Amino acid sequence: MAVTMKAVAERAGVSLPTVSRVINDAAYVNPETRARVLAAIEALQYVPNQAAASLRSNTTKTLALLVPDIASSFWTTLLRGVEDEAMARGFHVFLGNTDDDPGKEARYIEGLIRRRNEGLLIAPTPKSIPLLRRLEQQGMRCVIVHRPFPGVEIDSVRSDAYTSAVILTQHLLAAGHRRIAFIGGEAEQRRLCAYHDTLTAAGYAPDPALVRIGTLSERVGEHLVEALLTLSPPPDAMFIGNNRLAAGALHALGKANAERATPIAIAAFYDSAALSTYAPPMIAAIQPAYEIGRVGARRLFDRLGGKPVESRHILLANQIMVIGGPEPRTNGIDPRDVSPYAV
Amino acid sequence: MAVTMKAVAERAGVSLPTVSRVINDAAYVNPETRARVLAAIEALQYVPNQAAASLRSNTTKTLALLVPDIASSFWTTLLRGVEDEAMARGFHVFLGNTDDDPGKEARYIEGLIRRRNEGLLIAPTPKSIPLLRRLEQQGMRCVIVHRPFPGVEIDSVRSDAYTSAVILTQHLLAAGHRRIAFIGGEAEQRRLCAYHDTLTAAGYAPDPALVRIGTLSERVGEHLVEALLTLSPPPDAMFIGNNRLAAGALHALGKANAERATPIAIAAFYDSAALSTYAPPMIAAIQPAYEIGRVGARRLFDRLGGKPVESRHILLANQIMVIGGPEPRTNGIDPRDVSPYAV
DNA sequence: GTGAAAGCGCTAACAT
DNA sequence: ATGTTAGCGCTTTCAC
Repeated sequence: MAVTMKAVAERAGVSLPTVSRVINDAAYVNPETRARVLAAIEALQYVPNQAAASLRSNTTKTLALLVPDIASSFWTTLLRGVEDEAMARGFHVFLGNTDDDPGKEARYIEGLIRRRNEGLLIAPTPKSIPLLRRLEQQGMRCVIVHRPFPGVEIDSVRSDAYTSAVILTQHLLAAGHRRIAFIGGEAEQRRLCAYHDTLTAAGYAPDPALVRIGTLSERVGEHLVEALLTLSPPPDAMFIGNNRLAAGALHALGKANAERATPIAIAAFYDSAALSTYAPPMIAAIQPAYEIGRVGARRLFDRLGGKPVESRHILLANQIMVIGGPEPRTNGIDPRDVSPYAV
Repeated sequence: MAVTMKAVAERAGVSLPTVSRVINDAAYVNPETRARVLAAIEALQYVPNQAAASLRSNTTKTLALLVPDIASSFWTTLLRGVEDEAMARGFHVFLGNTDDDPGKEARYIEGLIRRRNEGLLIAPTPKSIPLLRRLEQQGMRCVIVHRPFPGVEIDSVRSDAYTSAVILTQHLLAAGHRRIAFIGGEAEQRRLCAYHDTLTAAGYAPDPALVRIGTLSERVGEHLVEALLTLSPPPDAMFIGNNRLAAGALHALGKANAERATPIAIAAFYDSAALSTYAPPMIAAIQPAYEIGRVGARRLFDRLGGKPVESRHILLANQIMVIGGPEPRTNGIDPRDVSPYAV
């Protein structure tokens, strides 16, 4: 069919392995020979066949990232981190959308094994953990990103939601607020715990009426805020533990605060960098999505390279940012250069 | 290394091709034999080696999507359309981010040819058109998505920005507005033309002072609105021709309109479905991203299958939506089932 | 520094 | 309905 390495070899008057060496920089080749080979490649418009190379060498130089929702900016940012790290080593990244559906996930993984993918970064559902365990037997290294699976022996990289939630709650307390509401999703247990623990540690009893859990959508965030505002007295501060809920909640709070003498204070896990320009004043925890991707990929490469690795679970710090003045104040942590710490 | 088809064949007591037939449903196999083979596969945890299959059969069942910015919801939605269509045919989708950088694009395409990718959906820069022409010689079919390249003989699928811009402008005129400002990006020429043409056709001379072109960012959108508001008299309506500019512009307009007796009317190209809930009243043109992906992929498969195809350039209609009442009114076009029309 | 030979794991083309 | 044979295009191994 297409032009093969053999054609290049004949045209350059050399043998097959020599062409291979030139292409892969695999061994020293006489500059003259090399030039002849390159000329032949150029003349014939030769492009190597990766399938043949993979079959023989048993490497694909490809890794995969399986995320629940590629439409979310968090995951696309994480992808960028993975991509940058992979590209630098000549690897390609295969992206898959799982929608947190174990069936879809399993189908993707089957495909990845067929393709002899070398490594997998994944945000798994709890159900997929057993599946992941078996992967290593199939020759595929694996790193869990962003999601916590305590007790599981698979490598993971995520950010420290608990500590951030403590900081955010402490910030609200320090500003003098006492009726602090919490809005979050089912899965945000750590953040809720941090809220509870911090209030309790400061000597305040958390009011169950101020805690609202909902499914992750903008509408729900909006409605939960509206419901909390009907309380009397209403909360004097709100902690929103999820990005998606926050989008709706901030809208409702923006409107409400415009009509109040004393605005309701806001703390939120809020990633939408582009939109934070238009957020009301608040303190935000911003997750280092890019870094989670980069560090995750690096860990994968360390494993692939057989490097000894000191710990399996890596925690990164979130960026804490105060939004609302002309210049946002931050905790000085640029997510691009947080240094990972082990657990 | 890993377990091969040969091992499966031996264990099941059959020959290699029989195992291959079972795996690929390629020919009728005796149910008993088939069961034995499947049992062997299960017992040995066998997964076929795609590289070997590709090498022999010269097919990869993979297509690629190269977009400028995976962080934009427009492109991720388009990806979903491509994915759904591809998955249904057992194809995988390889995603690449070009950042509109011809160098990055070229590197991706090189990789795709190496991997013997069968088809490419791409949002190219003008510079990449010659590159694309050569692709078909390398055995890779290609469809341009979303971007207009008139006169180029490569298949394309995009939505009809001109017509939508006419409708939006007419809508503003019909509502009695005469000082209609235009905000857009450099690349939005068609939309600007439509605006011009519509005003002129209605007998109004476009005022150059009301036309502002800027780079695509939220901040710029905001600033352009603010600048227009300083005119006296200010515009009584604004047409924002780009999604990203609109995010900032809507913020500024929302604030301004809150303080005005007669609000400034708004028309915009605005895709952010999730956020449109929180947009001020306006008429919006929403591009059928999902459908562009789906139709683009279908076109690619038609070409791959050698089907005769009636036209190379496909135009889809945008959804026109009036946002602002309790229930948004639309033009009745659900982007999921617009029927493509040729040009 | 370069070449000859072998073979990676699978499917296509035949034969039966 | 199943088996035999050959070979896809490359890299590896080992000569020299």
